[in-house]
Amino acid sequence: MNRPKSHIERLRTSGLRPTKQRLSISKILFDRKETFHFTIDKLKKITEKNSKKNISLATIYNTVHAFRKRGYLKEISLKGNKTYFDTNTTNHHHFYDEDTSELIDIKNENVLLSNLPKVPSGKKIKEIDVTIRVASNNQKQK
Amino acid sequence: MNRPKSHIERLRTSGLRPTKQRLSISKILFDRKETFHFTIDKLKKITEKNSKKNISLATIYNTVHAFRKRGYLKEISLKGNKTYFDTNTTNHHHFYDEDTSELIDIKNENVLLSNLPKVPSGKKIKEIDVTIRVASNNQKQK
DNA sequence: TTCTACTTTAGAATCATTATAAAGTAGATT
DNA sequence: AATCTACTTTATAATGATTCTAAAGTAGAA
Repeated sequence: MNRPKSHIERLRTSGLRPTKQRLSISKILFDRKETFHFTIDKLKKITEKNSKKNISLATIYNTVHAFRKRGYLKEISLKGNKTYFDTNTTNHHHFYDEDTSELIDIKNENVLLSNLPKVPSGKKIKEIDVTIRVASNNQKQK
Repeated sequence: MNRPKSHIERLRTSGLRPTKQRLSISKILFDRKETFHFTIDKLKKITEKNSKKNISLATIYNTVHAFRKRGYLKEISLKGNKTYFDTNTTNHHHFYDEDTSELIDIKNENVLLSNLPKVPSGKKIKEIDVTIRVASNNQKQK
């Protein structure tokens, strides 16, 4: 039975002191029922709405990357320049909606991969990413 | 029987006049037996070795994107900030070697996907990207 | 309360990519 | 072959995301 981690515990285990700014970020990210997909930009905007005194961009980057290194966040592979993060750190995959730029989780067991070729010699599989890009039909190409 | 496209033909159909610079880029990309995976940076370096007079970065970007829009190149989804392109435009997938930053093609028929969930309503699948990240065991994390 | 190492922050630096506008060129027309 | 015009190339500036820096601030142990 996994008790949910406290924000302080999550920060400590990420090698970070629990400061006001970091607690605020941790709450935004993890006090949720649903998986949260976000870009740094989106997270910044939320912090701005959350309080009068802004958290600097540098602190947001630092905190998010400390969580990622510790495995509390997953970075997502996507075409283009934006980096996405995901609070769902289990093995799973994504729909990427090109119309809205939103990600939707796909459970791991809803993608069966078979017939995979052998990996290059001396190498081990670190992760398999499956991204299913979807869009409406009436869609202009970039 | 598909006759290989001439460089001039490829440029014309991409809406580009065949200039010295563009022909040079087209030759680097398509006069190959094997699939070519590259970043803009890598392509720039090759053009620099190929001749004394350099091709400007802007021309390289423009030409590559014209080829991509026309479907002669495929853009590849990867974690991180670098954008990769691929001269193999058929449906296929990739190993990504984290040690060397190299891509290796996986034939489409070597990845069988099943049990896929239904796509969000009103949306159509545009593409499925499968990336298998591999590395040696003794691997430091970023 | 003090002290020190860790933090926050604004702004600078960096890196990839795109935009700009002046000088050059392809190729159709004379 | 000379001319003309739209398309190109190029250096450089602009942009956007991310990382770095160094000065001012703070957590938490002593």
